[in-house]
Amino acid sequence: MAFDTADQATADHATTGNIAADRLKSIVERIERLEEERKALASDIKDIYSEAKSAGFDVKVLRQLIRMRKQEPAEVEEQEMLIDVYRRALGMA
Amino acid sequence: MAFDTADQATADHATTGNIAADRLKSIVERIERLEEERKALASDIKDIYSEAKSAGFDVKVLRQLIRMRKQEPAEVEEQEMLIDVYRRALGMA
Amino acid sequence: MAFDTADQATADHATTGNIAADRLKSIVERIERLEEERKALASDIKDIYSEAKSAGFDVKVLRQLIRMRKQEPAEVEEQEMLIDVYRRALGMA
Amino acid sequence: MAFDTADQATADHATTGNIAADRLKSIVERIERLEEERKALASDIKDIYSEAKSAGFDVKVLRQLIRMRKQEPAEVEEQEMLIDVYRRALGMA
DNA sequence: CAAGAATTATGAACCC
DNA sequence: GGGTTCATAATTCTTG
Repeated sequence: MAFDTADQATADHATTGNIAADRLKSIVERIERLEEERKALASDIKDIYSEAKSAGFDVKVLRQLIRMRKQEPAEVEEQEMLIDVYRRALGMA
Repeated sequence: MAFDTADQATADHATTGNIAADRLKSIVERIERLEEERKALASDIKDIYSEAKSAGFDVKVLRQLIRMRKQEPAEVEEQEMLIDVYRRALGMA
Repeated sequence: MAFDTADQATADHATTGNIAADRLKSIVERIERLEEERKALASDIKDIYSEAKSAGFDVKVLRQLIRMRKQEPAEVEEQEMLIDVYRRALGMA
Repeated sequence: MAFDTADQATADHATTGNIAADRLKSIVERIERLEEERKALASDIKDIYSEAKSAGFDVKVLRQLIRMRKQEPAEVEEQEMLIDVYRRALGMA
């Protein structure tokens, strides 16, 4: 460590420094590992969308559908109603 | 179009419709399952950041650190690609 | 809610509705106008890239060059920020 | 220039080099200028969305509306129909 | 037209 | 809790 000479360093300083460095290393490694897994899952999801496309489904619509399923039905209803209101306000059929 | 909506559909159409509907269900369910897992991982990552914060680390720095570790290989690659393509653009290979 | 849809609305409601509808129209029209201009600019940029290609330049290199000219200041800034925040994280200021 | 010694260089090489360099410079500058303008417009658009939000409009719905106005009505119809079909296939009301 | 990059939009997190 | 920045998702555009 840069600020400790061998004989002047207290046990405490050395220990604290090492502990912090080890802790940091552990944190970074765990996060990076989980991010790898996340990335793998994202890739799997992408593959399924490709499969869906090949099977003739409209991917854009599929995404919208899945987004809707995450929302409360009331929320979906509310948004659809609002779109409608705005459309009429602009004279869009 | 992936499936049929007419209720007067012939047996063939209906069958096709069912097959497509089953396929769609399968696709949606698999995607939703993977997204759940993704969400769980995101939550785990968040927990580690919280832990890091409690341990006295600066979360913003940590994030940037991890981002930079990710980018470094990409940047090296990018530079090499650029040099390569410059050569070609200048007719040096 | 921004405006009213009931056709039995009182004069007040109706007025509010009209005002809101006019406001909405104004907003939408202004946004669409600006988006048109944006699109025109994008088209102009595309033309210049075509011209560059015709003149024998490698468009991919060109794009990367321009990207890098944009990023450089941001990167410098980012580095400075990181150093700064590291200092704080390490209790050096 | 790296590959020309002063006395061996032909006038042609030098000229070609200058012309190319000037041309490149012109191209880069024009593109960067147009991109600046584009950026300014993007900022203006953002401001209008802010204004809309302050006026009580739902920005997300507003964006969707503007997206729809860019499409052909038939296309909009088609997508809405498709969503509906998928929803029913999944038993979503 | 399919793959991949780049832009844009949405959603989450943090600070005030 | 509101608003602003940051991170992720999604669409659009480009290129092979």
